[in-house]
Amino acid sequence: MPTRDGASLQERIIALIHERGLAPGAPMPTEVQLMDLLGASRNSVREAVRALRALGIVEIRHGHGTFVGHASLDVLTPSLAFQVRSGQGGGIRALHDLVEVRELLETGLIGQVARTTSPTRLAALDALVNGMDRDRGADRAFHALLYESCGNELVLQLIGLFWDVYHEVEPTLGPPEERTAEIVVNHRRIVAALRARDAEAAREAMRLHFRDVKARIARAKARPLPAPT
Amino acid sequence: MPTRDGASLQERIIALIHERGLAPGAPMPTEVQLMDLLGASRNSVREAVRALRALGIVEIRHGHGTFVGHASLDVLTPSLAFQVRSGQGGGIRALHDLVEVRELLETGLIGQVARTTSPTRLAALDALVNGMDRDRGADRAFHALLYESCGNELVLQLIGLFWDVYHEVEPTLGPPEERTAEIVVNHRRIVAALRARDAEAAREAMRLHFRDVKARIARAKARPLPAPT
DNA sequence: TGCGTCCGGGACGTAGGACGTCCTGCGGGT
DNA sequence: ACCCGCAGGACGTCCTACGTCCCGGACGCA
Repeated sequence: MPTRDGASLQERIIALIHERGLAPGAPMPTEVQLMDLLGASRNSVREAVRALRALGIVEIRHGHGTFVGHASLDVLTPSLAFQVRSGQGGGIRALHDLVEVRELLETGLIGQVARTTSPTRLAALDALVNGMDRDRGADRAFHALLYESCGNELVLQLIGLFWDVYHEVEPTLGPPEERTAEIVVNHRRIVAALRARDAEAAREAMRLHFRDVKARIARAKARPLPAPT
Repeated sequence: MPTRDGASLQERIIALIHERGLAPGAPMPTEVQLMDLLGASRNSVREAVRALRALGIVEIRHGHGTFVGHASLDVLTPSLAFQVRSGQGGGIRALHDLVEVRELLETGLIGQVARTTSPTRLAALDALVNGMDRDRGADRAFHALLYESCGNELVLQLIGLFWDVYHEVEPTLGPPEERTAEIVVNHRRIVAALRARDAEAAREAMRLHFRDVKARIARAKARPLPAPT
C-alpha cells in the first residue's frame, strides 16, 4: 500500500511526544519501537528522527538511545550562518541585519536590567570584563549574564544564537582588527551605568557598543573582497 | 576504513554548496552524485540531506531534484512551537517570553518606521486593518508590511516566525475569546500615529497592543488547565 | 569480600540493493 | 495544432546485513 499518511512522520513523532507527555531528557522509543508505532521502515523512521535532531527536538546518543531534546535555538546556528553567508556581497548586509536585531533586543532590555541588577551580579560582570582581553568567550558570557535576570529564556537563546553566528562569520570580514581596548571600555561603561542604576545611560552605552560593531561591518563592506578561499 | 571523516556529512554538503557558490534556488547534485562526491552510501546521504531540509538549507522536490534553499527562519516554526509547548505550565511562560521578544523588536522598530512610511503604505495598512475582522491573516500581513521598509530581512523573518508560533499555540490558551473590536482599535491607533509621523505615539500604541496580548496570556495562566486532548 | 576485566545484548550508524512514485520532456496519434 | 502516452531521471520507501558504541552483569583475580 502507498505510504500516504497525510501527516509526515516527523509530525507524528512530535505528536507522539506530546501524547506521552515526554519532557526534555526523557527517553524516546527505540527505532524498532517507532517502526511498529508508526508503521514505517527503519529507514524512514531514521530520516524523520534525523530531521528532528537537526531541529533540536530530539537528541541522539550513539549506542545509548534517543532522547527528547530541549529544542534550544542554537541548533540552528548552522542554518543562520548559512543564510548570512549566502547573501549577496558576502553576506555583509545580512550580518548588519543580525547585529541590528541584537541591538534592538539589548537596548530594549538593558533598561529593565539597570533597575534589577544585584551587586553580586555587577561584580561578576566586572570579572568578565577584566578577562575579556584574554578569554574570547568572556564577551558572550557577559551578554548572557546581563540579561539572565530578565527571566526571558527566549531572549537569552536569541542573543546567544546571534553572538555565535556573528563570531562564526566575522573572520570573513577581513583582518582580525583587534581593538580589544575599545571593546573593554565599551563594556566597562555599560557596567558603570548599571551600577548607577541609570537606565538611560545604560541604553546609551549599549548603543555606543553596537555603533563600534556596525562600524567594523561598514569598513568591511567598503573593502573590495575578503580574500576568497 | 570506517566512515570516520571528522566532519559530518551535513557540514561537508554545506561546504560543497559554498565551494561551488551555489545560490538559493540552484540545483544541488543528485543523490547518486553526492554518493560519489562524499564517498557515502545513499542512505547516509539521504539522512544528511533530510537534516539540511529540516533547517531550510536545501529544498527537495519529489521527482524533480534537490535545490539550495533560502534558509528562511520559518522552517523552525515546529521547533519553536515544540519548545513552547514543552515548557512547564503548558508553555504559558514560554509564550509570554515570545510575545515579549516581539514587543521588544516592534517597539524598537516602530520609531524609525514612523519617519519613513509613505502614504501609499499607510493606505495599504488601512486596508489590512479594515479586513482584519474577516481575514485571519491580515494581522500577520499588517505587521510584516509595517517593517518592510526597514530593509532588515532578518527582523521580518523573526516577527513572522513569532507570529506563526504564537497563533499555532494560541488555541491551547482556552476559548477563542474573540475581541476583534479591540484588536482593530489597537491597530488603527498605530496607523494613526504613523500618519502623524509621531514616533513616540507609535511606540505607545504598540505597547498598548502588546499589553492586550499579554493580558490574554495572563488570563490563561490564571485558569487551571486548558482542557487537554 | 572487593575490584577490575571481559563479554554479551541493546541501540544507533552505515552499506547496498530493489522497487514504487512523481515530474519532465519527447514523440506519435488525432 | 493539440492531446495523450511513454521513457527516463530523481526522490521515497522498504529490506537485509554488518559495524560501532555504550551499558551492565558475569567472571576471575587479589
